[in-house]
Amino acid sequence: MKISTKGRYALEALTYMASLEKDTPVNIREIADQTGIPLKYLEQIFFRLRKSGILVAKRGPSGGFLLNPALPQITVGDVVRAVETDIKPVVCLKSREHCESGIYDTCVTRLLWKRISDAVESVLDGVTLQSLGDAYKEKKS
Amino acid sequence: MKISTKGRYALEALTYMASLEKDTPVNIREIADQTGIPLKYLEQIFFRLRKSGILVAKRGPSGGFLLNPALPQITVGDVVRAVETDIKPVVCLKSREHCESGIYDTCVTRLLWKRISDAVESVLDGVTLQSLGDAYKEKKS
DNA sequence: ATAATTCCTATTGACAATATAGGAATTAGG
DNA sequence: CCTAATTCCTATATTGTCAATAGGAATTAT
Repeated sequence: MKISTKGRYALEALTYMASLEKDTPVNIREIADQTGIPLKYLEQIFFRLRKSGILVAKRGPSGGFLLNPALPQITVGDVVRAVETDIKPVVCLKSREHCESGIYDTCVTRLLWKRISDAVESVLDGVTLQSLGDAYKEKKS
Repeated sequence: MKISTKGRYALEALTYMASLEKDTPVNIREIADQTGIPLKYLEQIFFRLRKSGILVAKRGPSGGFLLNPALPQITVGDVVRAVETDIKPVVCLKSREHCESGIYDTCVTRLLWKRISDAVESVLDGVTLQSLGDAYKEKKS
């Protein structure tokens, strides 16, 4: 029951960005240095975050990334879903076809996994990046 | 964010056992056959479940395993904790020493993981094997 | 033009989860 | 007592996914 480093890294990097409250692009190298996340790995993560619309990129000198200003209410759930390949605790929650045992209709444990999955997503969806960034600023000051 | 097969297998096997409501030992081979879990793998899982007191074993011919009759209220949380090596979504929830980043005190994302972990465990601890066994019996009839 | 940056994919490396194997210990029943 | 059935326990192999590295293409400010 582990959160992948992709999810952790994404959130730590974005929390840092949110705390800056900048409206000009932030250099990814600066973020990597400040957070200790491997640069090239962070590039991959930001690539996904941009494709999913959470980040906006600007290339070339003095380029960088910016939290999408059109989406002021990005949640942790948005972020984790963008970078994590599988957010469900068991594959059979994705669809009937993913059930590996052929007893989909009489499976009682799946209902339990569903409750867990719902509980997790409800926490994830209830926290915004903004609030994390604010808390981070608060703690550093 | 995956539940390991150890956790799933353990729960499926025990649900099956609970549904039988037997007070004589159940052969592990029967359970493996009925659930499709690899026999030798299930042996390992049951080994842990016995060590943690959830199961009672009887060796020799007509031996087998029995849900510990002294513990009528075993929860899913008990089971998962017995077989899963790591139930926490990030290691830094275990103790300060497990923090990998050296910013334990100002880490804001850890508080989020904590909320998720608590939400998960609260579901796990709120469901008994008995209730799963009953639901299973119900569905099969 | 050049240098700084993001973009994108491929590949490698490391590690934990999964599964298999084999024999030791125990015990019921003849 | 002997045998066969079972759990007990540890070691090892296998697999798969995650994590990380690498390298060059595309873009753009100066």
